[in-house]
Amino acid sequence: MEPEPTYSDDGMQPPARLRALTSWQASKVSLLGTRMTAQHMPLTARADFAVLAALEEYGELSQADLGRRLGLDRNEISGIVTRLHRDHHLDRHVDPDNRRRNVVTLTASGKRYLEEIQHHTDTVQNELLVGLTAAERRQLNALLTKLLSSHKTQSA
Amino acid sequence: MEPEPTYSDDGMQPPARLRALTSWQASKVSLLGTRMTAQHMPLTARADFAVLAALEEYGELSQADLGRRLGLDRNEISGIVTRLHRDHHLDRHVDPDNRRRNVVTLTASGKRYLEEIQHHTDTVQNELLVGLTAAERRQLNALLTKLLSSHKTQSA
DNA sequence: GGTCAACGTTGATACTCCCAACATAGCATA
DNA sequence: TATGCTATGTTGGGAGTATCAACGTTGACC
Repeated sequence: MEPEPTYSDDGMQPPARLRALTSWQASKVSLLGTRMTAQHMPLTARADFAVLAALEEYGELSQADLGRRLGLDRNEISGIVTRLHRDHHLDRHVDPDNRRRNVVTLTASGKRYLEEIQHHTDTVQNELLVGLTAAERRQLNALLTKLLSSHKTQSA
Repeated sequence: MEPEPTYSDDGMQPPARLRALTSWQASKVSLLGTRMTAQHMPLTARADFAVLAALEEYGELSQADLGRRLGLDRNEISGIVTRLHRDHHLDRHVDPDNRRRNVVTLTASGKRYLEEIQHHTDTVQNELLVGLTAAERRQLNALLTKLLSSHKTQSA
């Protein structure tokens, strides 16, 4: 049922100048992940996941440390933490040793929420990598890790 | 000159749950590319680059075809084409064979603009991949290409 | 001729990132 | 002690991108 002329989908490739660009490829992969994620959970759950995962792995953290760990701006952390605190997924209290800091800790509810998001995340990850073998997935992860680590030292 | 306690930067890693996620890695690589790009040109030049590259490789295209080639929404293409046309980087005329379509073609000015952006883009690409060997860069490109091609067929 | 689909445009909404303030709080040195 | 600099958390504005919905125009199919 195509009233309009259809072109061969094989030829529907992006231009070579874009296919050669790592940053363009990365943005498209990221977008695919975003679209798949949106089908399983609200998009804000991705930011929640990052904060909850950091707290679960490293224990209590200040909001500034959370931002440095995750590469997110302070104002983003502020919003995410406020939302998670409202839903009782974490505790927030002023550090008595440094009263500028808000020390944030995971609650039992937050841990449950984290594992729930983890489950959906695993689904998305498998769907995203469906075309790659296990060895290729490891290679891809290693290469991206190496690329990112070569830039991690200089940006907050 | 650090009045505050400093933590070892080696330990400043994102949580393992994020490091394992391809979509998170991809978004961070994309963000790095965006930041580097912003230091060489206005960010809108990235969208311009995509449209100009498609026209240069495939010749005249309708706006809808441009959107399908580049994975961009029609309204985005509309804005980009309007901007490029305003700056005389492309011609836009109604297709006489199908008067719904706007056929877009590259001008000499547009070709020059494309090559100018290409130059900055090469710089960013090299800076982004500075930590990888030539073989690793080829591997990474091949893996991302394979990942993307396994999803290309089903989304516009 | 009527129905449906494609096209281009405009608008609204959401998410992310960046930058700039601001008030509070701690450190460092004079 | 007093001054200045930095860190922290919060709030707000702005830009770029993506999604969805409408609308009028145009073409194809029945």
